[in-house]
Amino acid sequence: MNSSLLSTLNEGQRQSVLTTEGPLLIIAGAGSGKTKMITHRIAYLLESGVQEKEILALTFTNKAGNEMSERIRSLTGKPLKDLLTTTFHSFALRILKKHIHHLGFHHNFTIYDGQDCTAVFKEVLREKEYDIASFDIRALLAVHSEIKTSRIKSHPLYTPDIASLFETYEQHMKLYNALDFDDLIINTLKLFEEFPHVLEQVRSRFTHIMVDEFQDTSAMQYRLIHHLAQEHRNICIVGDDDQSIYSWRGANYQNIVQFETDFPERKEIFLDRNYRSSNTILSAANQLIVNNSDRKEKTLWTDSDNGETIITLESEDGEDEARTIIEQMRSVSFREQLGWSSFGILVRTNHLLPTLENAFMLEQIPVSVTGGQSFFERKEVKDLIAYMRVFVNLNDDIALLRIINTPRRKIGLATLSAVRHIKDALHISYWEAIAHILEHKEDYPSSRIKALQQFYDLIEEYQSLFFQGGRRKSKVLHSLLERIEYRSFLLCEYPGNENGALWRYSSMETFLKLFSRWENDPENYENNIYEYLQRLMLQMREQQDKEKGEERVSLMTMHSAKGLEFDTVFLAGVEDHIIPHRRTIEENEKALEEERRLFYVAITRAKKRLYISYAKQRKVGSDYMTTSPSRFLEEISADLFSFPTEEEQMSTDEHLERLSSLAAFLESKEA
DNA sequence: GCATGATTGATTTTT
DNA sequence: TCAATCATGC
Repeated sequence: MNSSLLSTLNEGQRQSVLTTEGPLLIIAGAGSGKTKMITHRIAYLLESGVQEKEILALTFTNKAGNEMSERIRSLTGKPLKDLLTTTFHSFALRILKKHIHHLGFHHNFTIYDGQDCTAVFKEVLREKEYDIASFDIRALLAVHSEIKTSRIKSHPLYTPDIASLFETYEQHMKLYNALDFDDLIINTLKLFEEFPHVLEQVRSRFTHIMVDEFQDTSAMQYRLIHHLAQEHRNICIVGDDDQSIYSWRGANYQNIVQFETDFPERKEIFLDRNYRSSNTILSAANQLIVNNSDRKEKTLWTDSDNGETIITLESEDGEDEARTIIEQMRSVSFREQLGWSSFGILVRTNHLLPTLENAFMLEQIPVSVTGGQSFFERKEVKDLIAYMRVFVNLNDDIALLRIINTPRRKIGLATLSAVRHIKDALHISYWEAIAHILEHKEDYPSSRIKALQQFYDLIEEYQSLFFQGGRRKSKVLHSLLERIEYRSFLLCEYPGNENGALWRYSSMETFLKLFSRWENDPENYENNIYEYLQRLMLQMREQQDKEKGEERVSLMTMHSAKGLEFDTVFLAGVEDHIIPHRRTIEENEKALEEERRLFYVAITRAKKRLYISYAKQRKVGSDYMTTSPSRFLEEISADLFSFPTEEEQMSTDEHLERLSSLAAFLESKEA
């Protein structure tokens, strides 16, 4: 590395880069130049003679991993084909593909996402003749996840009855040759702990390990890297306990404490200088986060000017909020000559996204939405993926259930329950049960046989075409779509909305284009269709590459904004019961602290301007609910705020008072 | 009896 | 916006 590159780093960053041997703990506050430090550190490792393939850099999302290797590539000017920057789950996938046969799975396993797992559990309930509606399936799956990853030992919801249901659930998963996200980590750990030669093989390859976003790793993920690093001890973890926002998913920032115990000889570096935000924004963030009790004490500082005050926007309801934000954004964009990509809008929950997105579309402002429903989660795209999944694994019951009557082919509830009956009795998959029925035609009405036979033949025919298709599988899928007349099916499904149906069809075509691009990329010639599907399942929710060239406003959840920054940030829906979310208010102080960290993350995304917006009422289902501004706003001193009208300077208290008197007035008017 | 169409209800955050 | 439940038509 030439010295001019090193000289762009501050002292903490430089120490982080130069400390290449032995354990290293870096606490990197928001906006402290963390990514720059990490990329420089890896470039420096390479320059010091460490081989590409000996470095393992674990990131939080696949996208972050790709960006990181891209940046290191441009820093070093090398292709870096063997440098592994990846997520824990993708890393686990690589190991399982090679070694999972030790655990009784086939290497072509299917990965199930949350939706698939819900469907599996519903199948179990159905099989055992429970009333599905009386179960809170999401909650039960969450508890089961906590149990099986040893985060808890017991739970009031996890009665012996429920536990036995989940035993059946796991049996089904095995029958389907399917793994959920937890299984990826659990099974890799199992391999490491029960098959020493597997661990040895992986351990000897990676001599230098880095973990980014360490505050959001789970205890099991930590064990994974602990196994890899405990011998050579060249492990560098980078995190910020104040930005831990995934504890509900098993993230455990106590891992930092565990690391300190496991690696007592570690060096520690604090990056506490913030380069991102104005002094005003940083002060607000600092004032907010000191209210958390459970944290490493630290205060970020900056050389920046105060800059502009934080502006609060008050609207009547969600739609009015969208209009207000657009109005403000237009005026800032015009005044400061900023392109649309300088703006980010962050919300707490996914369902706040569509209202905003629609308003932007109406105003013809280009917007790119992350989170919420991703492209790959669109119903019709999932249908097409389900066909692929069935071709690849006929025992994938969940995918088969999805397409068995899509498009409609007269296999309804009654026919399905006949199949189910056979399946449950013989402990086989749906596909095998259908085959069984077709071998005993005489026991069933001919109409039923006809529908099932047509489906069976269709799948068999296209499955063999699919595998004969070589690298032209996308063509086979295209002809499948024509054969099953998916287009006219969509037109029937959305009567009177021809454009909507065609739009949906076009997203299938887009998917096919993406898939065909993958097939024809020489880089993937070694990868087979199984790997494509496995990777796809891990990347479903991630933002696909935006078309270059066009400036877009970014619209996303606060969670997916982690690691990003914008010149101007709008926080929308900053109301009590949204942030902090009502579920967390009911829970406990710890949950509330996580909400506060989330709000902290949101605030610290802003460089120059921060707008905080709330509405007086919000639509819940079909009617409106009166709301009040987030309690977190009271933790930030009023002199950092101003209001767009600026007719009068109000403190937050006065503002709240005015709000409630207005609400009372409106109520009396309605009465 | 069975598939399909219409209505209703409810939604934290994601690898 | 999506899925589960209830009503309708073949």
